[in-house]
Amino acid sequence: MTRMHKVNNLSKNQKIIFDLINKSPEPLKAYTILFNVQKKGINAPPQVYRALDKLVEIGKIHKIESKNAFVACKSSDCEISKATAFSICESCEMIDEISDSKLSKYLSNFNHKKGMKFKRFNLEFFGLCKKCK
Amino acid sequence: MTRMHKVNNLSKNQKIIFDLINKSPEPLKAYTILFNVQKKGINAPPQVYRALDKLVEIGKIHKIESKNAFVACKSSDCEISKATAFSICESCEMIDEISDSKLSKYLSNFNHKKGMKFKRFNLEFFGLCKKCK
DNA sequence: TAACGGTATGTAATAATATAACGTTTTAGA
DNA sequence: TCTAAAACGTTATATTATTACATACCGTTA
Ligand SMILES: [Zn+2]
Ligand SMILES: [Zn+2]
Ligand SMILES: [Zn+2]
Ligand SMILES: [Zn+2]
Repeated sequence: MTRMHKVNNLSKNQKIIFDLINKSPEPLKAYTILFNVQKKGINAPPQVYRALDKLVEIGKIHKIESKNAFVACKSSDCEISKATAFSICESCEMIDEISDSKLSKYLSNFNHKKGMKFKRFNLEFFGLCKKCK
Repeated sequence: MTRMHKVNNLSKNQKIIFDLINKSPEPLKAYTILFNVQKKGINAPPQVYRALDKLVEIGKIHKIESKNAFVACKSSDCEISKATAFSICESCEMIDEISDSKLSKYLSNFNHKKGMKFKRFNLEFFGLCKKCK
């Protein structure tokens, strides 16, 4: 079998899957990804989920929890996914990553009364986008 | 078949499922709920999911998106689930609904630069609870 | 009271999402 | 070159959620 090396710190499967997500205008679901990479030799769910897990871990993509879908990170300062916020249109499903340093700071400094120290948060806003309004 | 009436505006199945969630100290998953209500004549997934959908819609319960699990609403002013926030312990999975009017106000008034008007948000904080710290 | 429409129910089948388990290969360093 | 960690390939299975359709109930109002 042919030799493979990492590009940009991503392994072969990670890169294939990241590229697909990164060039998609909309969030992609795991099985949509699977169907789209089968021509590249990725045949089974675990291959997709492993790459997704890793890409989420290193902050190259984010999971939209309410949709079970994945988007590429657009904000360069988001290497670790510890403070994520998204706006989601309930009509056209358009999703936009919110990078607002004030919001991020406000939430990162938020302390729960019950003595819990937060390491990470995820915020999802829902509404109608400009087009759908 | 026997007569059934609504109690507290909840239908029979809705009440059975709400009571189970409400008395649970931890978030419950749909199939855990299903297994626990089979003795009460609820036999199939759609019966559970329909009740869950309705209970979420009227704000009696909330879905923890990152866990696919459901908790009863603890804050009385949360009739419609349009502004939800939770703290989630990554070790023991304990989940706590955050009712903080300042936080809620701050986020409800947050406006996206790209002209989107938000109707609803969900915020999930992750960390270690007092016990697990 | 009878008819109507909206809501809820029961049931079977299936779709969609995600993980377990196991062996092999590749990679990055010591 | 040796080794351990990471990544890979594959099969099977677990978990979460929906479709589809027929039936029953409930409140309103003709
Ligand atoms: Zn990001
Ligand atoms: Zn839209
Ligand atoms: Zn609530
Ligand atoms: Zn804990």
